[in-house]
Amino acid sequence: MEHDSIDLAILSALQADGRMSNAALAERVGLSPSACSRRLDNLEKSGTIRGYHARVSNRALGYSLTVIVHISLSGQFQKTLREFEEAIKRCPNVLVCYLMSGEYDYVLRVAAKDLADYERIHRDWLSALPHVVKINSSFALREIIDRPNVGIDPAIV
Amino acid sequence: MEHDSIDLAILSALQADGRMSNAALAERVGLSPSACSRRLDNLEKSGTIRGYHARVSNRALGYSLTVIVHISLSGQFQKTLREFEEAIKRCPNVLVCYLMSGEYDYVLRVAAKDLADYERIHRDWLSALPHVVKINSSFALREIIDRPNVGIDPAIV
DNA sequence: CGTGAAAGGGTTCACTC
DNA sequence: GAGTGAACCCTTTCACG
Repeated sequence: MEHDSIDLAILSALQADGRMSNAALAERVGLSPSACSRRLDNLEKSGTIRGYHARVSNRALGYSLTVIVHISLSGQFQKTLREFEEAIKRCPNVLVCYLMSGEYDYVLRVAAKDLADYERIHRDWLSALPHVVKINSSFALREIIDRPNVGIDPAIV
Repeated sequence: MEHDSIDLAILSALQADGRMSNAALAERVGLSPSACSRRLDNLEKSGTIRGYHARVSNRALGYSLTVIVHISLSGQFQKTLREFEEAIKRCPNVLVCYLMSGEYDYVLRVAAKDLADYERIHRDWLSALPHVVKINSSFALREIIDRPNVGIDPAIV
């Protein structure tokens, strides 16, 4: 799907404030409410907008530990990967998981309340995942950047 | 701040649907609209809810490449870290950046349109960051999980 | 894509328990 | 803290130009 500068302006505005009303959005991007609503519909239906979410502070919920985990599996057969992926999706503490090229097979970002909590997650979840042969944990000391999307160039907005 | 089960239910609902109206939310968690609105106010003011955002598909905007980058600096002096961090915050393609314990100093998640785009980012941004002595790029083959927050246990909701 | 109007809901009080 | 009721404002969604 192609996006013109008005679409990008809509996306940018909704990225900044996901609860903005259609009327406010329309005014912001210089469109009538009806036209804006039609564009928004398209952006949602085409999958460009994947959803709207409150951003909850992990820290406020007690999750102050971020761990980057590298995992290797015993082989890269389709079946092996599939079984591993189905299992890991069930762990609520795994925020991000990517299948990677290179030395390790998967990179995870895990949220834990504290070290004891991470030990539990490591024992009950990560170690229990099928086909795992190597787990490497690195702890985050500080969060420098955490944004959900590539910033849309304000110049076009 | 303490959170009871109703607070958690509110957070969970708003995490799933950030555009839910206060009226719908109130019904969902079994509260009157006014009581629900008061709680929501507190959650926002206390920083438990950090904001509401549309989740835009990076892929739909042309960012189909995810790269995990490990970076080492020449020393870990306060000044070195600070200068590096200030510089990296200006790169719009860096979605996530953590200061880490262990072998590497920083872990980044970078979004690029394609390999050529990543080469540009690597050359113009990453290599140009101050104090960098080692850059290690790994490319994501597939996204398995990508959620913004720890799932709130549906049992309490 | 814009306009206009109708219809329906949502938010926010003050007040009460 | 929570519920009720009502006023007011706003939003969405048409059909039409």
